[in-house]
Amino acid sequence: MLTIPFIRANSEVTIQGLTKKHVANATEIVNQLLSMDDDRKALLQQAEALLEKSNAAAKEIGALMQSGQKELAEGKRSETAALKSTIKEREEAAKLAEKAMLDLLVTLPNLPHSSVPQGKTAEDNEITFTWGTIPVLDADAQPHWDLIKKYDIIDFDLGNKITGAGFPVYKGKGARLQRALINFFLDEAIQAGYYEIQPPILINEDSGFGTGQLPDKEGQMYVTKEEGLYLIPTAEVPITNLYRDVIVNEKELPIKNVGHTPCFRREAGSWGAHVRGLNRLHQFDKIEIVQIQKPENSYAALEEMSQHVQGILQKLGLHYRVLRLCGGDMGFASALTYDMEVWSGAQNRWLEVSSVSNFETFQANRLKLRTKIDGKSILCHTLNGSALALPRIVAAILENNQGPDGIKLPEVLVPYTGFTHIS
RNA sequence: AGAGGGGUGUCCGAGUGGUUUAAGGAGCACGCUUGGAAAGCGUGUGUAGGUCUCAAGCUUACCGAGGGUUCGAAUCCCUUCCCCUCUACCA
Repeated sequence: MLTIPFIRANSEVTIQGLTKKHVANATEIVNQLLSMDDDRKALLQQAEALLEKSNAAAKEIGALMQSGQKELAEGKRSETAALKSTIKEREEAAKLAEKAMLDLLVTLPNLPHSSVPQGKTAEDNEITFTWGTIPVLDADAQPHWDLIKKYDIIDFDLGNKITGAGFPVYKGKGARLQRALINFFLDEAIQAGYYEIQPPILINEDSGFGTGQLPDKEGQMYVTKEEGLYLIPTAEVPITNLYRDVIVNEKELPIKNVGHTPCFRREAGSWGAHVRGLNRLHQFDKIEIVQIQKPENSYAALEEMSQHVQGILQKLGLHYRVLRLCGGDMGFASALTYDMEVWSGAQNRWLEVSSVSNFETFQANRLKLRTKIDGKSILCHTLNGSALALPRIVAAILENNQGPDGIKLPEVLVPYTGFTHIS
């Protein structure tokens, strides 16, 4: 969430930023927001002036009662009783004005960093780096949805039976490969200085608000009926919300956390080849890295996180590229996002496997996550990234490494799997 | 899940309707004292909003959260969350 003082001091920058993110009528919205804030302040001042009067009167009555001057006290009492309804009315009006302003404010996305390219769709993203080469496969190379059947390692039919579409069952070497990847990714993160967290995978409404899933994006999350708890779409939500309503000691920054969780996404919508097999699931596993940084260090941290993810992809030997997302393709809360895409040999297309973002103060403002520098409390910067999401990595490994003697696993995974081939 | 007891500042802890402007203690910071330290003494010590060019000052709210009663609520009432003890259940 943007802050009103920022918008007030930088209204032109705000309008430009919102426009880059394709918010319609940015100018009108900013003006409306500022005038709503003026209303709020005016009502608040009225209410507080009356409150001050009434507080003073109450104190006087107290003193009169103590010294036994009952009649004077009675007189005062009826006087200030009359104030009550006006105070209540003004307070309510101020509260309503604040709510109206906040309701509008929370709908605004974060402003993009100056390096974010103009553009509307994925076509407009900027390719900043490419590593490796397209793997050379036999003419009869199969897509992963055929390979998983051939080797009987991931079963969608069983998932359909016990749950529904998009909930695969991993079996045998498929299950062991999952476990190997999870441990490998966690170990890599720990080696890079991250602290491991195992959070709950159900979260409450306040947490959903803190990282920006709520309001508005409820539809993308599963909810429990009785308690109204949400199944997390990513470990970013619980791990970042650990720091909700916290003033972090400056000495503790940066904070670097990593966690593995299952992730749940309703993703109601499209069908077809692009969402076939492991390409898009309702439940999948992901290792997420989260950083909390001082503002001046957050962009260096973003680069570091990007390098971390790339290092893993290189160890796995996967041909990948890095995209700098354009204004229209970026997430709601992000100021700058890099997507990592790996080449899928049999589908002949790029698959997004990681997204690393700097949210600057956007989440921190919602979370009330601050630190104190020189006695002043300021909002921290939050960042996160997938390091990495499993299903599409599995898809790429299966497709790119297939051969006559089965699927050859990357060397780096063998200590984790205990086998070299899936055959 | 049932019965009972709790939730107060950085921490401990007092406080059952009005000098509580949240006592007292500890911690922390600064100063005095000292050869230096400890002790001692003194001062300060939260968050958010408003007013203000800035600061100071003034002011409003905050005693788990939300609402209510009252001229006045940490204190009384209602709802809710969390913790502890016992019982039940369970991995």
